Amino acid sequence: MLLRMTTLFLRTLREDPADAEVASHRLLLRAGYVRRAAPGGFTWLPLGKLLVDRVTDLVRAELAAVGAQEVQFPALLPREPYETSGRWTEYGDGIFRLADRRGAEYLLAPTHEEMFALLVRDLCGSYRDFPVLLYQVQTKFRDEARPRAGLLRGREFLMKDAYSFDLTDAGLDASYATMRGAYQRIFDRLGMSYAIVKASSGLMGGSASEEFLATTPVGEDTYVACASCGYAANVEAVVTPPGVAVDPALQPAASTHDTPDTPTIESLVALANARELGGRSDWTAADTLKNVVVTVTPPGGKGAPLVIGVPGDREVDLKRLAAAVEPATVELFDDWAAYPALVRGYIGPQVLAGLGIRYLVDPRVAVGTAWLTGANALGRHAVSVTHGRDFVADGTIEAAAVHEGDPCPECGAGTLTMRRGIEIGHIFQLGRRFTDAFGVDALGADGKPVRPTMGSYGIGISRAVAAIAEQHHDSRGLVWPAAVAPVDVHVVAAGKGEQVAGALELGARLSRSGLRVLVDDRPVSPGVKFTDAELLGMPVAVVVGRRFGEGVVEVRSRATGSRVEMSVEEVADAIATGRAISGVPSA
RNA sequence: CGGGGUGUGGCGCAGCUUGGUAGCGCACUCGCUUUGGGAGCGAGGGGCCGUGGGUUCAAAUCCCGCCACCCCGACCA
Repeated sequence: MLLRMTTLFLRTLREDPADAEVASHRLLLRAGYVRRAAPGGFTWLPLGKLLVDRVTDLVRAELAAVGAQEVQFPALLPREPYETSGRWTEYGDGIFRLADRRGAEYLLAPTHEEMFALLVRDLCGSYRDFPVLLYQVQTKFRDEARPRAGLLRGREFLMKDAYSFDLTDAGLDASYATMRGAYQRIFDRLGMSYAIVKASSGLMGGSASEEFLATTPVGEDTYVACASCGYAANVEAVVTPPGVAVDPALQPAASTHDTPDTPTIESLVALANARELGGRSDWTAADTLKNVVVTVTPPGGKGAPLVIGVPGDREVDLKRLAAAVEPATVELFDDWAAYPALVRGYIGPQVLAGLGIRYLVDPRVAVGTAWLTGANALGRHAVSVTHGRDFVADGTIEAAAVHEGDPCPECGAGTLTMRRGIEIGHIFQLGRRFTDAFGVDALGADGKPVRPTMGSYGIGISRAVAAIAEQHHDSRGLVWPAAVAPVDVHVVAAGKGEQVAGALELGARLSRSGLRVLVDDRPVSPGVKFTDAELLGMPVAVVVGRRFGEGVVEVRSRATGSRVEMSVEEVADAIATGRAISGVPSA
């Protein structure tokens, strides 16, 4: 392959686009890989298309290696299958819906579990047909409330989604492990730094669930990691170690006190210490029980209040809460007029059962623990309010914020650190939700029907491209890993005379040796070409310049900055063997 | 949906306060010179000033509405 800059459909920008904040968005726009075409939608220009195709092909190769077979469904699908699975309602505003001329309802698919399940039901009637591993690479659509950061969160994006079908749970475990290994090879080859973290399984349900997060401070996902045992989890999936349950009768009797002007935890703790409530002056926020009211709305249903009790030194993390109540949606409660018994700033759980309001507590609020909490009257709080005696929770919920330094829920010895990443892959054991919904059965060896269990495995390809850019750039531009670079070598004609002809000749020669080549044969000054070459970020640049007459060119590594002079005859071999990028770094 | 900001040629911006019919840099076209780190001179082409309405002799500029985009918060690959 040989591309010439004089004819390549490309325009680099000298200045940063004003709207682009994150590095990947800014550089991909500036280097002419993509252009914004619609809210949350991007056009891939030729170099960008080559890039995304290389990533896709690499993914295909690793999936083929584990026996996955590629298919392709329409993106425009009728409502019925999604109605059957329940996701037409569950997805709420998250999907694009439309109607044809006759009023029949369609959607632009956000993922394709339904279609894969139907396909397998129709084509796989015997246990001999299993296990099955299928995938597609396709544009997905989600009506994101707020597309942002360029390719990182779009309304239309390229995704590889794969699905496994096994007849046994052990088979699903094996398929899951196989795909997990393939994902590790894929992201390793893509040159990405990533973490594999425990995840919540979102709308799909299911059990084992892990996310692949590209580590970068601009990531939207926060995850925790334990240095001593290797535990890592998305904050949404962190499980709080439960508090120790004791006999509620051991706690002193609850008593109510005047605590004027203490609507916040901070003001309450200060006053409790000043007045030595309960005979102590060592109250901290962690001794208080904070009760937050939210409205939870099931899909297609009506909202109901829910009170969440967490230790007062923690906020309710709305993301964790949202993950915990999914597929219901949650928002802060605002209908105070309908519940006059709820006194803002002084809510305690003692009266909730009587009001018929559900009450869920953080696992640290174990049975028998006693708390300083609201007394449901303006300016009043109660001490020694004890779980299992003064109130009974309807259950526990993972909604409290996770803090840096919290004990590791896995080993208990280490503490958690918090990091950020971009979700580029998600694998999980889906189970039989969809095979149940569609009645997918195969006939077993014993002549009885067997219901397959599914695994689901996604990679956001367009997002991965952006994540790679995020991890591989410097102040001058992009620095593509060799495995994904649109071309292998960027030949720069540093001069307008014989250098141009020489660069084209060398480019043709390199191309014949199997390399992907871009030749900058434009009649512009060398500085422009060098700057663009660095912005575009191909792994190797070959400068055809002043010593070309002697048969000598300069080979530069974009990653290391090394510059080595060598004869024209040596170049192809040096690039192919990687010698060109391991030279001596320049000053 | 809440908060903040911005809409002027392909990109980056000025002009708006104090109305007078649009300008700068880059990019693009032509000519000459230049050529290893974003060249110089000269001559050009390109703009519904986001949109609808209003005020006015006259609106990019003033007034009202709407829309879009970007950033920060609630969803996901």
